Amino acid sequence: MSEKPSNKNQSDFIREIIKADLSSGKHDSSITRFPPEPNGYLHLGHAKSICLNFGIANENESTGARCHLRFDDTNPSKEETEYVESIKKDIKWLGFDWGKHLYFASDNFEQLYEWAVYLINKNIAYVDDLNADEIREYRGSLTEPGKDSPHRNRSADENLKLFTQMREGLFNDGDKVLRAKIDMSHPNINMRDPVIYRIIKAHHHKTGDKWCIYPSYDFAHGQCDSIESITHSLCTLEFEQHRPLYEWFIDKLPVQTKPRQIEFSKLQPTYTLLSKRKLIEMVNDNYVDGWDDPRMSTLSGLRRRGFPPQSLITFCKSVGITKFTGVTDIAVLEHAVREQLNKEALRKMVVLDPIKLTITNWPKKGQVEFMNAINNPEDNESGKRQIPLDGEVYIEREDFMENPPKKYHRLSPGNEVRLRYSYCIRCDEIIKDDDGNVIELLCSYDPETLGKNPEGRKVRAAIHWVSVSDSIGAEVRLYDRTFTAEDPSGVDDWRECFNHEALNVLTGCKLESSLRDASTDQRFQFERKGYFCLDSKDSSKEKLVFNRTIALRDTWAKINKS
RNA sequence: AACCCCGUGGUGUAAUUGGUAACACAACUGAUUUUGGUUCAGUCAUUCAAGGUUCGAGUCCUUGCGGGGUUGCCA
Repeated sequence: MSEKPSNKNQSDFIREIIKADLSSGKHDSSITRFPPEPNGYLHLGHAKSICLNFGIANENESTGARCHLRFDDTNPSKEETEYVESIKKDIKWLGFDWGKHLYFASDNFEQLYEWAVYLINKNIAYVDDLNADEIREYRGSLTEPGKDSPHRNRSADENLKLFTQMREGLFNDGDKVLRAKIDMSHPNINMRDPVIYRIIKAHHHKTGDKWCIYPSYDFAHGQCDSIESITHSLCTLEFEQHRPLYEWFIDKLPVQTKPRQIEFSKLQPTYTLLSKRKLIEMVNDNYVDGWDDPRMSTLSGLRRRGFPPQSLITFCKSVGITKFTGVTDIAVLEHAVREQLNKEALRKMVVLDPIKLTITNWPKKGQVEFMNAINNPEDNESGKRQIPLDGEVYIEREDFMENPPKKYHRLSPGNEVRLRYSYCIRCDEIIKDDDGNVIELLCSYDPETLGKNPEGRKVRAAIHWVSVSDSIGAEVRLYDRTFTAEDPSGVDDWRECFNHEALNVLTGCKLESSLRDASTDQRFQFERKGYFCLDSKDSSKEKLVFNRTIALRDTWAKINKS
């Protein structure tokens, strides 16, 4: 049905390197991997990495390229199965497929342990009794070299004995660690005898209680890459200074293939938070409804909000891959979403904030006339539908103004507008309640204006409407940007710039009745208002709930503001 | 301050690898429009700075300036 997402003819420095490696014969094909840690939900930033790694595999499919999904589960104290499942779901939703290549770093614990023993026997790894604070002290600082641990020169035999005892559980968390013996005065701090195994007596989601020692990221990642024959290990910039260590292990260990690590810059969209820690806080502190709240930058949140997966792929493509750490205007994403939705969304008429309008010269009360409405002007296949008009309708409260400003084209006393797909009407009278609020408009229609413009005068606006008799009620949730600061990560506490108006729940909305049969996989444009979808969690036959994915561009709002 | 990385319109990416600075978003004009949507046309940078190499430099060299990363038994 749909073809595999890939960015053919896209180029960036990583794709250039891979292309060169293929044409030089260094590799017959590329094998990449997406390596999430199962300790949280995937977000927009992960989408960039997914599009890169899986995209490269799809683009080079003819050479046998593939992309693995590998869960980096080396720290049992933070990881859970719930996250594994959500991560798989999100990748599939984006349209990517790891086939049979699903792996866990924990699959390799035995091999990694053997390699640790190998380093001990080579006398380039040792068990250290220093505690975490002492190790930090001994490491030195950015400007000063570190100094050797007093336990650095234990014999291989003693190290082996202690490491075995670590595995057997004879020590407590933090009592001992295994460290690589490299150089305590190395200018790169990662090379100052990094910890490669630590004791963590916690239940692991895959291996249960089999292990109480776990390899660190540095000791596990590159070796897992090698075990899986990964050719290009793509990661973000903060791992750049880990590369010498990555290569040190690959060099010292009897591994069969030598993967190459290449770093690229993280995605940093404006008005968006992508820090896993802060996203967890938003959930735990009940600022949002959960990981899939439509205000979240998680893929599950964006999905529930109504973002089409293709729009995220388009977005990632336009962002590109470089080593430059810049910010991406969230408007680029919003544009990709509108572009996609404009093509596929079915048009509907929905009045979000209704006010009643009666056509006083309608021939007979209750007489119904059907209007032809286009389902999607961007897609001829989508056809037309019939909408009843019977003289009593709801229109949008903001489409009427008693005292309109200069360039206001909509309804006002004595002024004429078109009811979309229907007749032109003129406002003759306003009915107000005791507090002076407008509660009803009395208008007259011109029977000569169906399908043609009136002669001798210009009607400048067409407004949407729903017949009172044809309307159904629903709750509509209006979403806006989640943060008020352009860079929420630069604010001391994200709570200070959390946009409390990012969710606006409207309850008395009036929808055209065809929306009764809406399904969760459909996307709609509520004409002149924005793109909407059914809320996958809270909507039911009895109580319809729609989410606004994104508003339509609104030139009038801009004019009005200035 | 030590080490590493990066500097091309307002923003993000391109530039056949030394040969006319291109694309997208944003913004602003204007046209079209029964969605103030869509669409269409137009405006908006001599590539951080200064030197150098060259017939020719965004691309190569030097120095300076600016931004980011790094001092977890996280990944």
